[in-house]
Amino acid sequence: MLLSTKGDYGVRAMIDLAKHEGEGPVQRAEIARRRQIPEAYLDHLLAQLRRDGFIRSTRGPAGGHQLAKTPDEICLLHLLESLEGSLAPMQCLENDDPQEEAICGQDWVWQEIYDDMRAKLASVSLADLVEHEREHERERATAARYVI
Amino acid sequence: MLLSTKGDYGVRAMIDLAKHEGEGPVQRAEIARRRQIPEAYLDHLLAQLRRDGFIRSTRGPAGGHQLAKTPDEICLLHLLESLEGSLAPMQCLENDDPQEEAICGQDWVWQEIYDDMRAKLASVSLADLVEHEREHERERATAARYVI
DNA sequence: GGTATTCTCGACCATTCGAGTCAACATTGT
DNA sequence: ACAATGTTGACTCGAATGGTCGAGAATACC
Repeated sequence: MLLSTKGDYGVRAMIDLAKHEGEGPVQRAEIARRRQIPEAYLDHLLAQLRRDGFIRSTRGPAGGHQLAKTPDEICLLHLLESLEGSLAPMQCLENDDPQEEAICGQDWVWQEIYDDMRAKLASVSLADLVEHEREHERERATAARYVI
Repeated sequence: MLLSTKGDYGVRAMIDLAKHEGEGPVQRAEIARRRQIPEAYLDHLLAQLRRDGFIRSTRGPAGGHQLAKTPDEICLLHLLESLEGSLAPMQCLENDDPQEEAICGQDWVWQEIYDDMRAKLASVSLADLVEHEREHERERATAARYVI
């Protein structure tokens, strides 16, 4: 598994914040409930996202979290690298240790896969994820009408 | 990290067997030495490769391991899926649990990446890996001549 | 038949990582 | 003052990773 729950939950949280952009701070508890994330665990993910400048948080009553950039300025690659650290699919691509690569034998295949993967992730913005979710919701609503 | 040492070591071992095809059984100790794999650990990987029909093993003096198919009949995808189990990059792609996917929000991106990855891995054969290694060796030999 | 050689299989073990939980503390609106 | 909220670090618990080890089985060779 390349992505842990950090990358999954963290992106879910960011989608939630993007969907409620302009409505003031969104509280941890709301995000956790809507996106089915353990509240205490979400803390750590928000902390990381804050450290890397993706969100701003305010304390006190009516406090919460909001995006620090617009959704189309945030790409999935940067989000995931913030949450997960490196996304390298195998150890020998982590640092370019030529000794390790020399004996590995399949590193060149994975280097290509890694490059393609990063390119794809860089091309998807948070705005795209929100848009995709909205479309999905519309589809489900339409399907529901037919079922009724 | 998508690949553990199993996928790394196991493929190294297969490359070694492919390189010594037609020379009779290759012993565990030789593979381990040449490819820098802990000998006792290699046992488990060879066992898995045997179970899945990639190699045949013979016991006794002058015993060892050899390929059960030709190198061009074996693709990297099948090798790695034998050694690692599923290569799914995130949990919600593992089984197609529609409930999990509905809330995930980035599954569609990863589904595309996963498909591309599998296609690439399926297109690379063990013969390709050996050929690539031989080329690499020739390059290094040429470079060495210039250094001298 | 005995012995050396090699693979085979399962049990065991140490360390790290993933996924959380929790309590104490800081900040701020009312 | 106090209640609501975020912030932080310490802690836990189970599973996975990356091995090691020993008893046993097969087989070639003398």
